[in-house]
Amino acid sequence: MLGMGPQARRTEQRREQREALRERILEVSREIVKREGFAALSMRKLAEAIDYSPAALYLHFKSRGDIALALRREGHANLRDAFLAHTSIADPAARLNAMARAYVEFGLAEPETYRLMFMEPVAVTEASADVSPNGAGLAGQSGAATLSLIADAFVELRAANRLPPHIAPVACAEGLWANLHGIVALKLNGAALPETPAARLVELSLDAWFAPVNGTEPRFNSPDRSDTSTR
Amino acid sequence: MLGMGPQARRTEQRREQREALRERILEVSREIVKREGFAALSMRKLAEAIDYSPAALYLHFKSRGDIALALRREGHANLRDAFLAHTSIADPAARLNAMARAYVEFGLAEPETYRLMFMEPVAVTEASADVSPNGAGLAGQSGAATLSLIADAFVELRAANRLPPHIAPVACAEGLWANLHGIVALKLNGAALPETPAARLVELSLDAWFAPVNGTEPRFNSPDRSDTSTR
DNA sequence: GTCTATAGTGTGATAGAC
DNA sequence: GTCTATCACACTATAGAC
Repeated sequence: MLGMGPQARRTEQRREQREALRERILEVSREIVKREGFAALSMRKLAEAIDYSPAALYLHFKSRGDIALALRREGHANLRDAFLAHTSIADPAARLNAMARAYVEFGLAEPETYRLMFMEPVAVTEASADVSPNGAGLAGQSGAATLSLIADAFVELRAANRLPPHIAPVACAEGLWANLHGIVALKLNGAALPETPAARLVELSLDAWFAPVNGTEPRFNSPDRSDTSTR
Repeated sequence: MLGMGPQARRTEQRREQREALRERILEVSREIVKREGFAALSMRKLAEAIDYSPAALYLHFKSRGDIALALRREGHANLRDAFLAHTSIADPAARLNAMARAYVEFGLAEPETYRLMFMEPVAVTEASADVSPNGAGLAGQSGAATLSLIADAFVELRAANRLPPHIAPVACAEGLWANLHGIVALKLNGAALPETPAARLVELSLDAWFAPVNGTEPRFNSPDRSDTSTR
């Protein structure tokens, strides 16, 4: 970078400023969404928070939905990181247990981000989709990438003959995911599931999905397995 | 009604007209929501559809959220009816199977109504809540009423010693509900679960939750049990 | 080239004339 | 009971100042 002329240096500075502003926009957006939810993220409020005019935002993001997409991507990356923290667990069933707990923890820890990622109709993001026809698929791909980590574990289970051969591992992964998502989603909607705490529901679900895999007895009860932070 | 004076008759007519208009508003709203989703239900569009001014709507509903609440109640009543159609099944496990399938069918058949009922943040309805402090709980009560039908079956299972005694039936009910809700919710959000069809996920989940209850072998597979319309 | 200011259209909700 | 007119706010898109 030393042999760079003044002209190039100037454009380089510009690029950096541009990116700094974009990051700043995302930063404020992230905070607003985390606190008040995506519905409360208006371009005016956002512009005022970063001390620019509303129109300035559109130089960095095509639309409000485009900001949503960026935040979604961030969320998926964070969730994926939470999963990757457990990939070192050798036993696939134990790994799935850890990941499942991590998933629910993630959702309950950042409800509004989770809602934006998984509970908002796709149309919210749609507006930002490039002219390219696969614009809508991108958000889905992020989810699919983290899902594959779960599916991998089921593939291992099957390879170890701990899963019936006639069952698709990916179906198991999606089934478990749907189960976990249901727990988080109902919890997030307030009065829906007042009785049972989420951690207990996760225990029950994991028992239900893994009793035969573990091959052991403690079905519908796992007081000894629940020593994790999910409690 | 024969001994009614002209005065009373007139107010009676008024009341009927009032109710007819309210029903008409709900009718059109129901249709719009069913076709385009609640987000597409604007007071202006609605007013034009019933040939009244927007302000007229506020004589019958306190707010847009109040209409949402009414539609939610309708939906919960319909779901409950779908459940009640299976209460005659004597075996609690079989009954739960039928209800579970009915639940997912309901959600997939009317996605937008389901979304309004279970996937919309409570705030949407909140605006209409009476001054009474339990306003927010009402929508939840409808859900709780149908949930109790599921819980009842688990109570029966337990009474028949087909459920471990240390497990709360209501927790099971909520766990199963969360599982089913997850399946529907992920399916409704489009690209989320492209691989496995919903019916297969329901099969897997029911297997997972009921394998020990049924006490039989066909765990993680039930090709013989899937002859229902859910397929 | 970058951003401000503004125009134009939409929304929910309300006040006041009739 | 119904309407017109209006408020306050959201969004997009763009003309024109710097």
